[in-house]
Amino acid sequence: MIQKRAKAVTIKEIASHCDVSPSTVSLVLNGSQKIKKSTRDKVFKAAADLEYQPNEMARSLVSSRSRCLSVTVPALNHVFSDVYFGEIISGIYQEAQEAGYKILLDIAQESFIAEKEYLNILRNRRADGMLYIASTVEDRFLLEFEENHDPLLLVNHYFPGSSLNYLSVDYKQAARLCAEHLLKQGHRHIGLIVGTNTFTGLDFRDTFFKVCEQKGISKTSLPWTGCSDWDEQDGYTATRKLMSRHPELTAIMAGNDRMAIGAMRYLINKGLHVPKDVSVMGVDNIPSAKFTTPGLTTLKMDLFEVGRRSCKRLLEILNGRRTECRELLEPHVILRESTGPART
Amino acid sequence: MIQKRAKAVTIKEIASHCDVSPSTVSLVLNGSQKIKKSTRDKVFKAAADLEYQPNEMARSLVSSRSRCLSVTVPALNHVFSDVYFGEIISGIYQEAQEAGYKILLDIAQESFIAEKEYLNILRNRRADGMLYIASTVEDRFLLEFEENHDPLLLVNHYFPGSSLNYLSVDYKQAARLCAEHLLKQGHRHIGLIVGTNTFTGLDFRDTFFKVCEQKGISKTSLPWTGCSDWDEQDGYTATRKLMSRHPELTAIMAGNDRMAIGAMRYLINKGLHVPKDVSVMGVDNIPSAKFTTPGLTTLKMDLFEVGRRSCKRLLEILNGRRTECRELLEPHVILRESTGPART
DNA sequence: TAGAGAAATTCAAACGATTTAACAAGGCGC
DNA sequence: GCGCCTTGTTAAATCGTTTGAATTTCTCTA
Repeated sequence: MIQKRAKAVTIKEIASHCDVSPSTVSLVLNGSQKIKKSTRDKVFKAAADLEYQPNEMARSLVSSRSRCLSVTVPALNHVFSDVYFGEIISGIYQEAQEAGYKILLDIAQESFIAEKEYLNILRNRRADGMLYIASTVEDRFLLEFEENHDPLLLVNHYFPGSSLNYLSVDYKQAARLCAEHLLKQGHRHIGLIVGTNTFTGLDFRDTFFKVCEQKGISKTSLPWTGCSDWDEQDGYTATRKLMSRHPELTAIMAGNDRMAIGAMRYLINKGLHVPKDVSVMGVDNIPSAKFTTPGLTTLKMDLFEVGRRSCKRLLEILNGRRTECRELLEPHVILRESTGPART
Repeated sequence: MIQKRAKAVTIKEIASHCDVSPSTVSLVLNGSQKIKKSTRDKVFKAAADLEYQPNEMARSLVSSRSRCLSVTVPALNHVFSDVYFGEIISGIYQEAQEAGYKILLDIAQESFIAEKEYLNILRNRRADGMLYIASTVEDRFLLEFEENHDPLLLVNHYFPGSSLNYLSVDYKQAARLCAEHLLKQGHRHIGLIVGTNTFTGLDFRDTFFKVCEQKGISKTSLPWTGCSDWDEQDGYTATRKLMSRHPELTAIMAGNDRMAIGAMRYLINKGLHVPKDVSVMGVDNIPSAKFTTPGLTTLKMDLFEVGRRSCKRLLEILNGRRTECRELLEPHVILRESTGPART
């Protein structure tokens, strides 16, 4: 037994209240100037008095636009608890809200992919466009969007070789900044912990290596560990592995702040001092990076802005004011206490 | 100029492909057994071949149900970055997804309230029900839902004196457990940092005091500071205030983990040792509580479960299988290294 | 083989808006 | 007083489903 809801005020009721036709009411409510001022006022007043709310389902049906955007995130464990996604979603929300759009959440879990929900959400008109945050290298299904020219935008990621729209922080530049910072402090043995399930993660790793090698560091002095959860546990485990095999390391470079925090935790547990014994650097500048002990040196990516601008670009595409988007944002170094001169 | 989308396959096309009427197709697709098996097979096959996707807008319009739930959070700064909300939303998502519902996000910012968006989202049929996470004492507008008997459920909060549905962790019990833990360790001078903009926060404070007083601790040994952002900065600032006025404190009890982390950061900055000099205890057991230095003693609230079950209850109400919900979940102490015997 | 009854299918009216073409009324020139 | 243009308003079609009533088709019995 489904609960009945009080039936809502419709355009027809306003019409009969004002002794005009439903068409007139619709015209007025949509701001048409072709209707006489006195009639307009009458209609507006009645709409306000009756607390009229347009039925969005009906509007969407006839206009073929739901004024909703789908925001999809990868199926990580408790993904919405991750500040990384939270910051981006906050940015997306703000922009969407200002444009009168609603946000629909989705997680790219198994069934989402198997049942082609990623396509259906657009096909069944629940959403007008889709923002996919931080997809992974395995998400090849995204390529299906290419042929159909669906309104999709990859957020803080990209798909090499495809024509899919994206807006992302420049992870190559990020790697460059990190490498330069650590090298400047005299580090010559740096352990890298990096997510290997995203193209941006791989870019980061490769560029980091390239910059270090250009400065004369040999590959053997740059051991690395790949991981895919990007969380504190990953950082902890990876650091244990790196430090036990390479005790000569003087710095740990983590692909994000959460992993860096896990790394610090391991080092401190082992009685090592950060940064005197080992420096640790992260990426993202999540809010809590300021409150770790010691404070975490990291890269500010402005994820909120990434979200905000991604949403803006997608809306431009939806409105036909733009046909594609491939945009990169610049990161900046945030100096705190977790990095220092290499021990000698 | 609005982008045109390829027109979708409709029920009519399937009908003409199968030489049956649209009604038949609809009936088949909705699982009616009144249609002959051979016809059913024919329709299913055509639907699959044509990759038919029902237009959800049309379905919603005729059924008056959008199969969407609105999830609303308070207008805190970058609110989706807060693990507290993230955990709850993750839980809500899982339950909703399993029931075939979508999640619509909303933030209760100024315009949301001024324009009565909280009512409109239900009135205009964008959502069938609403989950409001952690409302504050100022959110008196929620009382409007009372008269209309709208399908609303307050998540991890409640509104004293109202008949609004809620599902929440038992914050009085939480306070009891925290107080007992600290008292057992010999603490007699405890500083309290607590959010004062929620009823659950006030409950926590008052119950904490009550339990302590029953054990013979005088109110003057229990200084407290109120705050409203519930973040690390709040905890940091509040601890500075408490410790400078009351250096005799041997423990800091924070209303959540983020504030506790801020508290620890302040104490360590000041050269104090946690827990030898001052113990710190939090509430929530957010994932990173395990990775702080030292690990944070806290209360496990199972926020994921709070979200999951809240969503479940709301769906039960929507389906008429339940008319109200006022449910409390039990918290549990998680022992880590940030609390220890009081210094003497 | 008619006729009743059951089974299968279809009709037609919603649902609540938007939008276009058509219509009514008033003003103006000639 | 007739045609023509303007201005304001409305009827009707449409969007893609669902659904109760009506209709057709089939099956079985007398």
